[in-house]
Amino acid sequence: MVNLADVARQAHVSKMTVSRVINHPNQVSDEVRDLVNQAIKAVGYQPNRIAKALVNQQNYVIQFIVLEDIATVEPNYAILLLEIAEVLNQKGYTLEISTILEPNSHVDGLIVSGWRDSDLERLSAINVPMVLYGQAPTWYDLPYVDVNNRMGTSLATTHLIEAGYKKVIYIGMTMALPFVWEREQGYLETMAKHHLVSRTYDVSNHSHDAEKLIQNIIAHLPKNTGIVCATDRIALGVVRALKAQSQIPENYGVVGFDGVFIDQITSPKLTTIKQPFRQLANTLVSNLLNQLHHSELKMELIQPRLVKRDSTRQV
Amino acid sequence: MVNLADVARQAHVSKMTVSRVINHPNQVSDEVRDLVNQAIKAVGYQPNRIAKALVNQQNYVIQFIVLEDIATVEPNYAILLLEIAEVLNQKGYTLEISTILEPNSHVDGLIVSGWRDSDLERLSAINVPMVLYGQAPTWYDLPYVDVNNRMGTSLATTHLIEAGYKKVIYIGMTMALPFVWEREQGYLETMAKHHLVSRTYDVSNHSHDAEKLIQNIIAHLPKNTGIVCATDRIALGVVRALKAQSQIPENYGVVGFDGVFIDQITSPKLTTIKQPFRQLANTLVSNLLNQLHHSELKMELIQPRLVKRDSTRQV
DNA sequence: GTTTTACATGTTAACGATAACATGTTTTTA
DNA sequence: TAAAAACATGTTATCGTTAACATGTAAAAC
Repeated sequence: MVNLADVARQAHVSKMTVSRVINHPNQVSDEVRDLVNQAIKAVGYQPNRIAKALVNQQNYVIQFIVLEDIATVEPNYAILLLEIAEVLNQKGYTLEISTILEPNSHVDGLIVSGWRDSDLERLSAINVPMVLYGQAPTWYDLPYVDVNNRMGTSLATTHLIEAGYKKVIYIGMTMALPFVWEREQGYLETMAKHHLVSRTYDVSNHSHDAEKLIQNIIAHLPKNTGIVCATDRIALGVVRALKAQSQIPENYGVVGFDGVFIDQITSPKLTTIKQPFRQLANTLVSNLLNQLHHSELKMELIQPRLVKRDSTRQV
Repeated sequence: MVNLADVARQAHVSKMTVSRVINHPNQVSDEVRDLVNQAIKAVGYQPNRIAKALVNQQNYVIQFIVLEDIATVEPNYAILLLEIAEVLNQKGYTLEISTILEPNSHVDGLIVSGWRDSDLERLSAINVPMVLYGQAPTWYDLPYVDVNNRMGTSLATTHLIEAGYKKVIYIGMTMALPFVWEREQGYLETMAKHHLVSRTYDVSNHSHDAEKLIQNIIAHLPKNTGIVCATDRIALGVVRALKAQSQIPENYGVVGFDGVFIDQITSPKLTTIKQPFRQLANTLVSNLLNQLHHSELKMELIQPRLVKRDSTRQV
């Protein structure tokens, strides 16, 4: 491997000068700087992350933790993971993946996803800089980045109302997590703003449960009803049940939430609230690096986007 | 951080002796070894990967490359990725994820997934130990690990025959990749072995395409037909089309391939050939590490498993 | 019983990069 | 114009670990 010494030899300067050209270029005269930069190119020098890490007492390793049971992992995490990896690589960090909450001593920071309420106690006891994916209750004081869930369901509800569906209901989840509450609130607020009567149901986050729910209540669902679903998974079940009995989007409109994978494989394709993963990844990483470098603790919400497809009428 | 020197001090020996206890324990007397091991526990020593990497001229970094377009990534890769990460972590390696084929100088090895035929030329030009996920044409001489695709579709076909479906057809894919061919062969061979007439169709790997195909040919599909699908995605479309017109599994049996995610969200749940990801991960990693340490080049096939669910009759 | 040999342990140097300090040169200041 | 300050560059020591060599002691060989 080409190292600092090789560059130094080529440029007829000391290793230290080369190091300075790289890390503190303004401490070096213009003349020498150009000389060294040429030498760097000439010999194809690439800094050695390992040596840098050793001397800086850093590791340049960020751990991404997926706490949710690996078998039931949502495709969400995969996308997020790939995005995060790319962002970190650009910044010279390495991403390490783990499914358990036992940070090795060699990690500089943690990005935690798939956590449940019961994990938060343990998480706040860990003394490593971290950021959560997903809104956590404020009293834990844990920095998080999340999509603006409330805005998401609000967009969904507004879209259904504007598309002319006379009644709009909400199918949420039976999980005690902040984002579940936020998504429901987004629906309720928007309905109130339009002076419409709201109606919510809860199911577990499985398509089959949602399917059954619709079969049970279809008698009470007049035509021209819009359905806001807390997740694409729920929407998938809803679409399946409705399509067997009626027509989408003519008689019923359905909007999902997440915009990963499932929305593509339903028939008709789902109108959904898409999580902006690229942006989420960027924000997660910069949030964490800000903690590392400036010890800032921040909570951040990212705006989602409505993707109109075939499960709702054209406006 | 606790380091070798701390342990050495605690045990009243030199750093080198401690290092030896860890790396070459049989070069140390029993007595001292126990002493040092106690000291290690007492002070809570954990070896510093970075320093080790620097002195060993290794990086303990393996790069996992997902070449397939990030947006269309299958949930397969996520599962495989998580499994690989876990295996590597156990062996003291860090996993780095990338979506482009430009291995940094600091990676010790590559695990490549999602590649197409057109990538193989470039891959074989790269001078870093690597292993592919997915069977590659032998003339490239690239080591790979894959599920035994031929055996998979053979299991599927046999299952349908034994479940009493009189006619068994195959829906494959219009992609020129070895695994596509292998899956088709598994079906064809098994049909031949049972002296049955085989019939194959090709679609793109999208549920909507498969759905349309079934709608077009349903007239020629007598009741009591079994359908072997090249992927769960195709099976999803097949199930959707059939369910609209008839009954599963009474009149039609469907078997998918992959066993990730999609098989859970269809209705009825899919009978499928499940890829053993834990085992694939283990094999990929040990294949690669064998290259690193013993320069062995191997091609390995892992046996898949038939998971019986609700899209085929009970036998 | 002396010489070999084997074995257990310690010492030194090295991996590549950088902070802290040291040196030498130029510019500023009075 | 001599002293002080600013600037550019070089030297040394360090991060934590390990290979290679050095040393010392006990067992084996003759």
